[in-house]
Amino acid sequence: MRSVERKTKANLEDIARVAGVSKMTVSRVLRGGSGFSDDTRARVRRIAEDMGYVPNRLAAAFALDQASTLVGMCVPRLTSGLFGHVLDGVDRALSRLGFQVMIGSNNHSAEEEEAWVRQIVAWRPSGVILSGRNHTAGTVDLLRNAGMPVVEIWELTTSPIDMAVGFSHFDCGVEIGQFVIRRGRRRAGFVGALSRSDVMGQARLQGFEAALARAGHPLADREVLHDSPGFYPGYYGLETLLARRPDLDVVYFHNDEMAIGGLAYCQSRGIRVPDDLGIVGWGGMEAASVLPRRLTTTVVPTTAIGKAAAEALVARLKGEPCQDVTVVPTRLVPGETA
Amino acid sequence: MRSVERKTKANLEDIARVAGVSKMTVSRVLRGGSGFSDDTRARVRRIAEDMGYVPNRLAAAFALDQASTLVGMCVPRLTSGLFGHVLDGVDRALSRLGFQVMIGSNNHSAEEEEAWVRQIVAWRPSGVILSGRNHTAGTVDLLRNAGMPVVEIWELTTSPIDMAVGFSHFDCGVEIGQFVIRRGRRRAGFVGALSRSDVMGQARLQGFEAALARAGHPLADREVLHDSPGFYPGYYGLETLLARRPDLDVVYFHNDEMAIGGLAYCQSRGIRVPDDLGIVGWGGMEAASVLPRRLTTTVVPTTAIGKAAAEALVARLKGEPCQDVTVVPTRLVPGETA
DNA sequence: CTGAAAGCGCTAACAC
DNA sequence: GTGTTAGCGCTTTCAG
Repeated sequence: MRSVERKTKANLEDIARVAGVSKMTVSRVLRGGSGFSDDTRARVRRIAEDMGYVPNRLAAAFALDQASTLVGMCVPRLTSGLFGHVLDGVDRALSRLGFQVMIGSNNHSAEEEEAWVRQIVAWRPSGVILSGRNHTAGTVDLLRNAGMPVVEIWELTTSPIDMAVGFSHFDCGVEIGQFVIRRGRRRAGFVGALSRSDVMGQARLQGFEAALARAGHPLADREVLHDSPGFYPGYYGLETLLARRPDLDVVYFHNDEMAIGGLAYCQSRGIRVPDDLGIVGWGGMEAASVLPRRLTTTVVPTTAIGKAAAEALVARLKGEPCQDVTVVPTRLVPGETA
Repeated sequence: MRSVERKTKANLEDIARVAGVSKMTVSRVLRGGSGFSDDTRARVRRIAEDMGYVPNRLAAAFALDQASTLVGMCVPRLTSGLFGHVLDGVDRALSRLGFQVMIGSNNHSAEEEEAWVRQIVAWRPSGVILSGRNHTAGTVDLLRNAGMPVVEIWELTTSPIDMAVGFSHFDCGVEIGQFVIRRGRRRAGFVGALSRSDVMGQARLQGFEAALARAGHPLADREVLHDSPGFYPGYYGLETLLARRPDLDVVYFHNDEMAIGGLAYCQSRGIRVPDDLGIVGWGGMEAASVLPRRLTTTVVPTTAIGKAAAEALVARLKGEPCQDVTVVPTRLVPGETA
């Protein structure tokens, strides 16, 4: 017997005692099973309510050692508006089905992601959703070994750990590259903030460069900051880039937030957009459809990605058929800034 | 004995067997305790690693029935940029200390919040962070009964369930009301999207109204949509409002996203801001410092709120002294739109 | 239809 | 220093 009296809440046995049945009956009633009279059901339910019974999911999940209804989800940055929408899509879909989402963020660092995964798998979640396809060997091992559904979102990968929902960032870059060439731009620059190993942003840049090179007008210059891709890095990044190459006629930004910062810089310097300089973003922030001109950008179906990831995860859990790789379409919105 | 073989991963006992010690020794080694030789420690650690041992936090938390390192956090909307920053502040502070954050969202509905709380407390978390002070009696009961730290963030409350970190939304509204009066505005309107029971947005409106009334120039009209407070509701809300009251000289918006939508409407109609019409937002989105003019708004220290909430929670857990109510300062940024 | 028994993996307490 | 025991609250299994 323990000296510390820890028991403070009613448990199945307490209810059983009061109701004059076994705790198995109580368990069955409370989980909506069958095999007892309506009278028993009503009595047990009432007593549970009266006693303020709160089931202990820890004990239940532990006893089962499966189906914990916990799902882990890790994103690069929680402050990104885009990931907020993805998270929302995931949470809506999963909470409706009785799952709980445990979040994490990794600053675009595969090592931080591994540390997070190590913590999370110890909770025996039903599944895990990761962002990107850049994972450490340790992460992959841990996850494969755990044998749970894993969905990699955001960036497409031909060989997912388990499943993937996303699109090709490289192709986004290619599409924008071709677009600016069609618009007659010939001296393109890039402003990014590729914090740590943000391979997705890098893939867009590579796609952009590839398309430009193929068209015979390779990327003129780039300015890559070691910072978070926000408004001010966009502003100052463009300032720096134009100081080196005042002749640029279009600049592709790492994302919309940075592009908006770039627009602000143009505004402050009297640079006319898109006449003097074209500005292109990426992501499709709602606020990017803002004055004075609608931003030229790639719109990503964030909520749909989250929803699809959640659905793939659940389908796999249920043993339903589901495709390993789900491609979601992005959309180039021409806007008025390029 | 069970027929289904469920055991797939190594547990303490497996390691103990291989290492030739008891599982208590393994437990102690792996948790960094003391009371064994360096040799034993090294051997146990190596074997655990070799066997790919993943501790079962479910079992540990269950055995302890305390200190689960799980923390629940519920926000009104995951898609709000502001809450993304709050979440980030919470997650950074807590994950550093070994906690896992379980998220939820409630659409500004106290009932949805209660449903979430009911799920979460069953996991016996170390604590819970809620947004706002509008909770059902059931939520309060559940939480008080669970006897765990609870932090209410975002809106100040004089009688928190347990602790609170925030500021007064009413005062934000008052401050803006006084500001527009000082700027000579006399016919003020309000455009909001008070989905469900968004009492915080309502409090700002009430403060705004109170300040205007006190100055002798009561609120002229308001347009409140039943929608999410985003860019487009701001755009169309202003259109509707101005159709009724073209003489308005300033409009206070529910938040920055809506205000930016309002700015876009003005832009599209050739309404000069701030000359013809003043526009005021709330929140302090980074993108609100965008062209062509910096938005007049109230900046909220979102990340600091999350950090403070996490710290208060942990302080209480450790039994350290901590204040029940923490006031964080908001800041009116005059901007150039009002 | 209902109950009793066993066990999930871990840790606190105490014995050696 | 190390091992033994008991138990956390629940659910599956199987006997009645």
